[in-house]
Amino acid sequence: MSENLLIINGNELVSDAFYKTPAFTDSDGVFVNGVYGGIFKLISILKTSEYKSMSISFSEDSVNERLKPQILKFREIIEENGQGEIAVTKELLESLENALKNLSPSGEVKGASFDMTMKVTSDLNEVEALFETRADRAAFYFLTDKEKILGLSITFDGSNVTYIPVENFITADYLGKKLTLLSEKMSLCSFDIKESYKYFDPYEFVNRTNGYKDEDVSGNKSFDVLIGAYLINPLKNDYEPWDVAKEYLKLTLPKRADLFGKEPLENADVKVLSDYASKIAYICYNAEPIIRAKLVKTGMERLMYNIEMPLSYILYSMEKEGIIVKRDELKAYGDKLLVRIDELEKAIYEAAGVEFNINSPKQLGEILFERLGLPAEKKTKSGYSTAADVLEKLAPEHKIVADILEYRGLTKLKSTYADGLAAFIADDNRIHTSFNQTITATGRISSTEPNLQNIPMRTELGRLIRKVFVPKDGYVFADADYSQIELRILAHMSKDKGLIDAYHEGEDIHRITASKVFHVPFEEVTPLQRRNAKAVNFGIVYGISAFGLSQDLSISAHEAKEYMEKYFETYPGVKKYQEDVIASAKAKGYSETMFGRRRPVPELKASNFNLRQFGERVAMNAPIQGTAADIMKIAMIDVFFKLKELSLKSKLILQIHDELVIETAPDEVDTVTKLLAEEMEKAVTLSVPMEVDCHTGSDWYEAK
DNA sequence: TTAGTCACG
DNA sequence: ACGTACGTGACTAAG
Repeated sequence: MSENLLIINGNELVSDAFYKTPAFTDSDGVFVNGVYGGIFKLISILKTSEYKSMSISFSEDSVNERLKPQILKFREIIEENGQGEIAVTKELLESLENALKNLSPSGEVKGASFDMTMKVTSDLNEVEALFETRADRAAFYFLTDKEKILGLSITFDGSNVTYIPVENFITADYLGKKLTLLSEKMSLCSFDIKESYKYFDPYEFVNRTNGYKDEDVSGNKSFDVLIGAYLINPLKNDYEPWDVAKEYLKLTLPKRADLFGKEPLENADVKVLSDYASKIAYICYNAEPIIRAKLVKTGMERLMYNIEMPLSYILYSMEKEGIIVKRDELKAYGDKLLVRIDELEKAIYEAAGVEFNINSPKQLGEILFERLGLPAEKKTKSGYSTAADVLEKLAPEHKIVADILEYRGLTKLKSTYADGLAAFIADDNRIHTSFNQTITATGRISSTEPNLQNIPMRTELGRLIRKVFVPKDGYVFADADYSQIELRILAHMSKDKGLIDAYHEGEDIHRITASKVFHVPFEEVTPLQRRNAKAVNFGIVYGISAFGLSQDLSISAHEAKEYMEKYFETYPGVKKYQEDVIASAKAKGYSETMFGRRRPVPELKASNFNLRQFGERVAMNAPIQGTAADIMKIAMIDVFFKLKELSLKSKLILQIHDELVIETAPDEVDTVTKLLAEEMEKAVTLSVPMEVDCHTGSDWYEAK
């Protein structure tokens, strides 16, 4: 047998393609997606390898009825070229490619479950005419892969979709400009619209200079189907267009990964690409009114149009700006860590009497608790817990444990920050993070690749990393953060008189709380009392449990319970509020923020006690954390458009939940710091003052 | 992929 | 009698 013989199971080839290729029919209305995909795959195999001949087998048994005609059709096409072993010739390839074309001679493809007619055009006149279409709204989708753009799909009526490949005169820039112009005439909708702002600049924001306003929504507004679906259900992770299709349009479709796998989209057939992109535009157009109606019904329409949509535009801008990171200094920092890491490694091996992987919790647990016989707290499913809180108890007595803790801290800094961040520094010497708007259950944004919202702060050594984050030449950072925003929100939402009054006194809130809880004069509060009061304040925000508090303070659960009781005596409104929130969440199935953002809490209905308890904590925490997120988003809108109104060079570049960072031009420092603190403070008016701390510095370390 | 750990608010 | 603080993301080990 020749090594150059390709042997393929025809049934499998077609079947695989059938499930991976979106369903479509030929001009006779017969489904041919499996045939098409099978032939396509075969051609690509033959073209990218050296096979001299091929042999394709078919079997009759156990074939899916829907698949059967496609396998027969596929077999016909193959056998037109011969039977058994077929020589791989130029003629064979031509014949197969011809067959591929004949499967959809008109270039128009009728969707199976989609009531959609798709057209692919690269004709400049046709494209020009298309963008002259008059309609109330349109839905579009930029098909991209990494940085590369492949095409644009667009529909003005939700049934006729045009796909325009990016080629020749039709550039991404050209399509973007067309879309920008279109946004003046109608509202535009897409999926994950933030990714489109690279190409177009919606009219709604181009000349906007006013900040947040809780106004009625009207006009040519942008709409993001992904964000809408997220607001309605913030618990679901990984929304893809197909999830929206299934949930709102009852359409079942393959996902991007099933369609293309890890292959670059460039390599895929234009027919599959256009079908994919067009279906997303179709889904967006048809899902938009359904999602919008749901947002109206749930009271989240304004949240959508007045907060989330402008925010996505701002997040895009922040990602694009990025932040400069000094490559060499980061490297030097990492090298410095390495010296100490090596020392510690040696000392740990020495003390253990054996070399092992310190980073393996499994190995470390065995060394510490078996070989060295240290007192163990068996805590995890798979063995001993070696978490920091466990090791800290042993560290004073055992040098090896102290060394391990230090080693852990240093390797964390090295791998995640020194080495980890370096990998993200782009050619412009900046790190461009991704701000994700549709991840968290509470409404916060998150940051990935890299995460710039968890840069070290609490230890001095870690904090030093912030020195490598710098503004551009001559500029400075202005950094402003809300002081105890969550506790202030609790004061406002609970309407507790004591807590509200405490904030109006303008003194240290934890000290006031300690004074009231422990019945001692303000001046006589001990540091320990203050620390305890602070922990309780935090605990309250998290949806307190006596056990959690006891862990945090390393006290007994009994003592923790006493603290809580005293706290609730001091601030009875807080207790009442928390009870009300839980009762409301139980009745409605969700809890909500001041701005109507909802968090479903299905755990409240659980039969499992622990899960139900978790549900109660979540129900208490979500309105606090979520309202803080809402307020920060409003502040960002105010700050961003104020910078724009004043035509300032300074740019908003980072958000860290309660903190904003602006890369500030030297001649704008006074304006920006004033504006930043002001806009953040007046983003919302509560029954307690909003306090903002603002600093400037020539790096992020200094500006905090 | 999952578990464990740890960085942040 | 149970076993827990709220919300994230990145890295490493190990199946």
